[in-house]
Amino acid sequence: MPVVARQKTLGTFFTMPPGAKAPPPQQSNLHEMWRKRSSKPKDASTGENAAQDVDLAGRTEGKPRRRKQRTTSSPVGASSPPVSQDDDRTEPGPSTTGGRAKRRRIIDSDDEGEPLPSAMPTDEPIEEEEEFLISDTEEGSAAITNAQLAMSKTVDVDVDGGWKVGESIPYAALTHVFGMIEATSKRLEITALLTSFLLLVIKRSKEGDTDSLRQAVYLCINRLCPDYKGLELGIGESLLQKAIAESTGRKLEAIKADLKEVGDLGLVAINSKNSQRTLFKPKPLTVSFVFTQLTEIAMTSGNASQNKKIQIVTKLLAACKATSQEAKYIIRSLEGKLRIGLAERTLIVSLAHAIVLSENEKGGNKWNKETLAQKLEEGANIVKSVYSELPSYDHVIPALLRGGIQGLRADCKLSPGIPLKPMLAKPTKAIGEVLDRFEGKRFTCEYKYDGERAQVHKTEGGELSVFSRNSEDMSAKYPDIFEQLPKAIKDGTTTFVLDCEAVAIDRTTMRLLPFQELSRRKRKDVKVEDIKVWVCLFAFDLLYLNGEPLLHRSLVDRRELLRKHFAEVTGGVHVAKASDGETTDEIQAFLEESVKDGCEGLMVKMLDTDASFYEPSRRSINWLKLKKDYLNGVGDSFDLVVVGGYHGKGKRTAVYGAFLLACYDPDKEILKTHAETLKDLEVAKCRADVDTGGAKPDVWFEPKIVWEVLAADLSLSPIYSAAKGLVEARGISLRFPRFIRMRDDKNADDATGPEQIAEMYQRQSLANKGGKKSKIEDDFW
DNA sequence: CCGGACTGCACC
DNA sequence: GTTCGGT
DNA sequence: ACCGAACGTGCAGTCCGG
Ligand SMILES: Nc1ncnc2c1ncn2[C@@H]1O[C@H](COP(=O)(O)O)[C@@H](O)[C@H]1O
Repeated sequence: MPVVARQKTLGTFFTMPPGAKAPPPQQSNLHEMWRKRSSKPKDASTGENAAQDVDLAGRTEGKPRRRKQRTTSSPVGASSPPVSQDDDRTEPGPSTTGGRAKRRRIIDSDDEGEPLPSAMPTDEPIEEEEEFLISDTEEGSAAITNAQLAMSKTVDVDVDGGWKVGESIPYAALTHVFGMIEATSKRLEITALLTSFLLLVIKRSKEGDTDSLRQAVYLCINRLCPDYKGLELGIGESLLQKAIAESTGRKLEAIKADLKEVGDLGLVAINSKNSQRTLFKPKPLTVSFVFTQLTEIAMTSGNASQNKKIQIVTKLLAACKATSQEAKYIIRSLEGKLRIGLAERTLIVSLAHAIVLSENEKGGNKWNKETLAQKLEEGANIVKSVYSELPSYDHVIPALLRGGIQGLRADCKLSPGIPLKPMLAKPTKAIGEVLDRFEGKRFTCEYKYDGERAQVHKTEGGELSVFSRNSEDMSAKYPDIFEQLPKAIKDGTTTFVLDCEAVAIDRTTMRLLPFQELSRRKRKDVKVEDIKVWVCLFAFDLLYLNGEPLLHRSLVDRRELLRKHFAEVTGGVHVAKASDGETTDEIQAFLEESVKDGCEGLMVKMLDTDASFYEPSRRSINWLKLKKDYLNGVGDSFDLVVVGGYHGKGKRTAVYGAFLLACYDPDKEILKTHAETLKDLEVAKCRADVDTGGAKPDVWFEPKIVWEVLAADLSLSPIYSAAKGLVEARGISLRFPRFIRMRDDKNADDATGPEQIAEMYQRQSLANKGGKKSKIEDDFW
């Protein structure tokens, strides 16, 4: 069926102005200028960074903070490439060992006590090979080869003699493995380490015990349950600082200072540990206990809940062995970032490998090398695939322990009511790139709507749910969807899973609204009668229908089923606008049309063959996205002055993590920034103090360096003040800013001015309002 | 009891 | 959402 | 090609002072 749209009445779908999109987005990153200690700037290549925006005035004072690196900021680098620091050793700090030790473990002290074989205490870099033992060393050499790693040869990961079958897993055993994982950046090695640990867990679990493995797995990926259940810790950096202060008897201020220096609360916890240690030996922590306590923290809410949470954390910290890294990982788990270079994807592979290896052992290790290698790979693929269809360890782990890899598929299937992993898209720099990749294949281009992903399910019981891109249950946010969708469900359509984009719409003009409008909607307990900004659903895929998964059907088929089983509800539910045109000109024209209609660009998808199946696990990125700002020299770019900097965290400790950029207002002879920060206030109020608030960068710079920055869009911001008053009371900020290059040839007063920014904002806004309205074709379906 | 500050969670 | 660095 | 880690804002829950 023709997808083409024809004009129709109300349809304007296009949206609106884009104007604003989200808040100033995040900035991207930047790069920092150099690292600290190095006397020599190694420089590197490009850096990048991002921009935020900023404020006004020209006055900038720089704060003296860390002079160390700051020195640099300037010019030097400038002239040369911006530097990225890469050296890895960029270590942070001063003396501290700060940031994560990268390649080799620097681990320090804390670990020393451990009986690890290799243990050497000092900071000496340790070669990895010495760090652990290969248990079955057959090859003469002790070195771990990639081939061995790829096969997940097991490695000795026990500490303190390990634990016995049926006993609870010591938490120290887990954190010991975390430490080993953190000490390397080699993926194969990480996989092997984790596999070895999980295999131990499996072998030492009693028959029928699925909790041990399940809890260990959850702690490894730092979660408590599937995301759609919505259980959250409700604790973060600040509460943790209080807890650390409380448990060590140190002052909150001291903790904060350490954090700034070291960039990682986990390390702060470990380093501050001794001051107040009680003498009696606490009972050692177990994986199960830690998991239970974390869950407890997550479940406490309401009055005085923060104190209760802090108490639990304090209790956990007190139970950590002083010589271990337990405290570090307890804290990082609570912060939600383990930062050991291990995340879900790697865990899935390790889990699959551990299961396969345990099956092999049960069978008497009969598989030869080749067979084993092949079973490992196949196992990983099966687990990945099954997990992507039913992303719940609560289901998958018991099933694996029960029926092994072979039984998994039958046991765990896509089922409405439980979100599946979404297909993702990869950026494309030119239309030519799209053609290259899809050469000779049939493909389609669809509008890339600017809203939020909405995976809509209808279960057998008739219940509707909406899940986000990250599998969170958003049902409470969209009563409007529940009101409209039933009208779109044709007779005979019982159960289904739709993949859609939910976009804000103005129901009187039928125009699509910018993402920013959607993001400002209420999120919880929304009642239809209170809704001011309505949502329109644009369906682009159908993953399940009437009891049958469609994941292994071609996109053409799925799309046809979608059109056949659903009907359009004007302004409420539509199918994504598509064009199957395949020439550069057609694509180019459709891209422009999409932008005019208020979309971000296009999504390009293969139509036939198994390459068009909905299998997020096969290739994490299967679709292509084409946006104007990706195209060379096409997006809106700005030349802005760097006026402020924010200290980076984690890996970026000791370097700037973000920058505040300003545009230049010649009339006022001052820099008007995108951000209204302190400075802005200061000016208004005279030079009062600076501590107002959050928008304040950690450091101010002399306005001198100019960077060219590219943005996807402009948005209105309550914080930043660039071009404030020219378009609206709010200032304008950039969406998805990224550093393009240094403009050595420009001075602060050559920077982009507020009127230019205001003009661009108007232009983008107009683009959508203007034209004819696009319409929604009803008979399309 | 109210409103602001502060923090965490969710998304692009 | 974008980008980078490491494998 | 993949994975993990940096990066930012707006709503909502809790705390806290008036
Ligand atoms: N027609 C479409 N097909 C697929 N995704 C779309 C479409 N329109 C909008 N999107 C959104 O675009 C997102 C992918 O783009 P990005 O997040 O930039 O990689 C998806 O998560 C969807 O929410």
